Amino acid sequence: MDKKQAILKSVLKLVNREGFYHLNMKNIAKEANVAAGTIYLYFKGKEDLINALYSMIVNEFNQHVLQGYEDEKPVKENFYDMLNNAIEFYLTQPDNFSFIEQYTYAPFLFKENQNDNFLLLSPIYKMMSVGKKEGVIRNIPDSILLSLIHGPMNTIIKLHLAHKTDLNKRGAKQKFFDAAWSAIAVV
Amino acid sequence: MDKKQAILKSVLKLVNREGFYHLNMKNIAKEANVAAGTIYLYFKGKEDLINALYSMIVNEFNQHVLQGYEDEKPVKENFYDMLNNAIEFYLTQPDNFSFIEQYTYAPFLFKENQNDNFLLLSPIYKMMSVGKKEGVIRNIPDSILLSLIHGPMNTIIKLHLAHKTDLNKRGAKQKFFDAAWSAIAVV
Amino acid sequence: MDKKQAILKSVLKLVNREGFYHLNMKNIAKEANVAAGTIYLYFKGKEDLINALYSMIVNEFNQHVLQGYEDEKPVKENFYDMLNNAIEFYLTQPDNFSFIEQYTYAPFLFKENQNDNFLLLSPIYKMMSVGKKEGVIRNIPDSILLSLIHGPMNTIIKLHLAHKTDLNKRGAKQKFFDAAWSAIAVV
Amino acid sequence: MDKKQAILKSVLKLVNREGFYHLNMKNIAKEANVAAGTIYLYFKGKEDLINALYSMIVNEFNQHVLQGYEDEKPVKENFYDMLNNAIEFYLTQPDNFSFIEQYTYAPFLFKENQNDNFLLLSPIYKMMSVGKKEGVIRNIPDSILLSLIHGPMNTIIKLHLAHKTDLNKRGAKQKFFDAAWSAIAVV
DNA sequence: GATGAATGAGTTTTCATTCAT
DNA sequence: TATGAATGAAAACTCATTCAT
Repeated sequence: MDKKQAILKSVLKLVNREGFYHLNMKNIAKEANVAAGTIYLYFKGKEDLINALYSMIVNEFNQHVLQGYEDEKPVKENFYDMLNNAIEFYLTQPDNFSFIEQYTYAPFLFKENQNDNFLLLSPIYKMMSVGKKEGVIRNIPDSILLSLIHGPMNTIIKLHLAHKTDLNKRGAKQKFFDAAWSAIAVV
Repeated sequence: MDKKQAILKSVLKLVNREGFYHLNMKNIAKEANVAAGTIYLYFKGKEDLINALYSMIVNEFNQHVLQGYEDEKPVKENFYDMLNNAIEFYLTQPDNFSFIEQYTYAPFLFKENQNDNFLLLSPIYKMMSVGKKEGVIRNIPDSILLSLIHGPMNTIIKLHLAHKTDLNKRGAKQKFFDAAWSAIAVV
Repeated sequence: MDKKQAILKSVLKLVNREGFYHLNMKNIAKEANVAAGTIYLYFKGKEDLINALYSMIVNEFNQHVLQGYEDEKPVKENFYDMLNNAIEFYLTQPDNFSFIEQYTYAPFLFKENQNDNFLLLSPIYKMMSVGKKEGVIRNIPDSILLSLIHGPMNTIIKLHLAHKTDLNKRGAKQKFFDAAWSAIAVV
Repeated sequence: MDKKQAILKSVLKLVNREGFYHLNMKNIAKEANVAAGTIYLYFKGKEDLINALYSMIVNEFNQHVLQGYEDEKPVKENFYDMLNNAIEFYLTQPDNFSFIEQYTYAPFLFKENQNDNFLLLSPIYKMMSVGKKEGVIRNIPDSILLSLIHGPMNTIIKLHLAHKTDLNKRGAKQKFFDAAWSAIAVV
């Protein structure tokens, strides 16, 4: 059994279950079936542990979201695929979503990655520039486009996880994609 | 001098400056120019204090966002006004935004208002039902519409406060509104 | 309304209800319908207040216990009367009993009256010396006699107040008196 | 070195020296040569710690007081032995006595053992029922008998520890036992 | 590598007392 | 006299981190 992975998984589970506020080393150890001291064999401390988990998730996300992406495909198709990938990633691993959200909104909690907060959005930027060149995506600032993609996705996942909507319902995702696309597409 | 308000303002300032994680009663007291014990004259404890602040901000937001709303106005106009009000509220009081975000993403931190997390969205729901009736807003589930309104707004404010975009730039807001409207409007 | 008396009564009630451990000035004030600061107009502080109450009760007890005492009466009669007075005093004012007990067993709590712990027993000493002279009470050390009088009385009251016995039952007191007398009487 | 025992011993010493009122965790730790936090490894908190100590002492007492007790012995002999055991227990470990007294008279301080207050008297009850059957002990309610045994014992120990009497003096105990026996014995 | 008892600085909270009104 | 808001020292308790085994 890989203790390092077990520890990271514990953090993920606990942050999701009880929030950053109640996260403590003893519980992490207990959840991972490991002694408290063992954590310090793999991580410098609490901060390091959390930052490591964050990096891990961001990497996984970026890999996942780009699956099926091909420059040759129409932008719209790539857009749909990416949204789909992103949503799938979080719906199948909801703990990741909760963790990322909490991490992002904890200013100065763990300074190291301060500038990486939007790192996980990099694939989206790529697609936007192509779309603009081809004239299928509105010629408005990237940051505004970003808000029109990332924002709805973020909220719809949140609503789904809070059982306020059901993205698995027949046609639900399609409606969402179409509407989201309208926001950024040239008419 | 109202000590209760001073304490609430301190929390807001400190949460924004250093995050929930580093918030402690001694600093709150110092920031409010008050003795530590004084906080307990007005609040039962840390949780109560934070919940009180949350309620206060949500109330202020709801009042602010509905300014200028009139049933007689076209839905689109009300939509623009509301988005505008919301953005203005947070841009002029950015600490409020940061606080609400952190509060929302801290599961089980302070259970009391668990169901109020989306309370501050109530004005939006009102507008959506009217728009659907009139046929100007897409006939898709409210939760999806919500994600298309709340999501972009949320992200654009975040980007603005992080200096990744500038909503005060000439024409910026208008572009944003138009695009956001496209997402929810019937073509 | 005499605020000083109200304060003393509050202490008595609260010590009885919740114990010394939970006694605090704010509750005393509330119970007495008085502001916290008012207590300090009548007493130097918490210690002084409690010591004053102790002295008050001891005085009342001493007065009460000697009612009907007359040097001319037979020692046995005076003994019965005193036991009877003592028991009546505490049964009609059980708060007094609880207070005295707690005060007595709180070493160094309030140093002032340290040596007065057995002060309230002075009437008993008087009777013992007379009884010995007359040859009706055993010629054993006063301290042992004291234990044989004070001890049973103390315990029987405690048991009565804890509903483990009922001194108001017909004949109960008489049985108790007779047995207690046997312990100290010359056969 | 057993830290748990060291902590319990510290509480005993400090309660005896300064009373419940002044008992605090920092001093307990210091007295036990242990860090403050260590106490919480073995006890949930102050209440738990004190309740644990109470249980420990009551158990020790009950074991000690029954030493030499045999159903075959005459009741009077068992009575003398038990009184002797009890007195010896408390005279050799006076801190135990003070602690038990304070614990008993602190209503609602620590609720858990509320009904065990008289638990430590259980051996006495046993003896009384036998004595009554044999006709050597007065046929009066157990509760009254109890007061005539427990009461004097309690008070004489208190007086001894307060240096108001000296049970180690030649013949002192015997006088006390004889008198105490007279109270409960059939003439 | 692995443990988990122990630490003690730091945190929340309480409360006797003061003092401006 | 009387008030009760305010104080701040002291209390109970937490928890990241260390280290002997």
